Amino acid sequence: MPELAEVAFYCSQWRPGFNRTIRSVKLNDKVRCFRDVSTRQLSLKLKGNRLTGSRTHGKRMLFQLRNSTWLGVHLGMTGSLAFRKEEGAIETHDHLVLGVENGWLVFNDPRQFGKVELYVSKGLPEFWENLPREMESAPFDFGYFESILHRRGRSPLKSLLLDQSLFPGVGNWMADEVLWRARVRPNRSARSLERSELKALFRSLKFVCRGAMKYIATDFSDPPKSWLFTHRWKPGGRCPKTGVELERTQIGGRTTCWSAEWQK
DNA sequence: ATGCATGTTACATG
DNA sequence: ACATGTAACATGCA
Repeated sequence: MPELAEVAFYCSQWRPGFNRTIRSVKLNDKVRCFRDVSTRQLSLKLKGNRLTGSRTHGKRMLFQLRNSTWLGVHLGMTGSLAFRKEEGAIETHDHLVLGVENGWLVFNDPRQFGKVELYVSKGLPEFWENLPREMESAPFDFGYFESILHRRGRSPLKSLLLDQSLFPGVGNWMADEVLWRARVRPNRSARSLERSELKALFRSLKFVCRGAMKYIATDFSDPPKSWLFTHRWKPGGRCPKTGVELERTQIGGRTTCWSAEWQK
């Protein structure tokens, strides 16, 4: 489920536990989410420590703790973070549970495609400084966007938008939403775009990012009915612009939803 | 039972 | 070397 804005939402869910001592660390080390970390070292570094801050970049999350400790979290397809107040509120697939004095900070992930990582460094871990430009940032301007599409001109736009090294945070629904709003078909190649379509795509990308953050990142509410978002998975779902039934195709191995009359 | 799912990556193929 | 496609990961749901 989690893309740019969902990740930002889940990241904020651990805030009630900030600046509280982590009294207990419970984790299920059988689970694939810990494939790139030593669970022993993870427990050692977290227990008695405190979360002091957090940030996101695309679909990545990074939590800062005292003593040069950083906790990386990726939610994969079905991961989520929650703060649980009630005692004994532990649920199935709660793979990491941090006990603080006012509740439990939980990482839950049924399909286990998500990942927990540990970094030890005085400042931000080095990899974090070298992440690609964020779509919401000023350096991600039209010139930069154009250069990406030029470099990967042969690739279908849908696949291109899903590339995390270029569009960090875009997932399946956001890619479809961006293309739909720009009125461009998802199977078009980057090099086939007219200049006006290129502009429309860029504007649409910025719009969808901003809107997603506004609606979803704050309280997980759905975007308005005027978006493709609420219609795309419904059987027989209709295009909010034309009222015509939406199309489904596989592109780059992912189910893609689009509107035939609307997107050229 | 079958097929599919808002993600990533290793491997295969051209 | 490069670009794109596919299978695999593990579980739940229709």
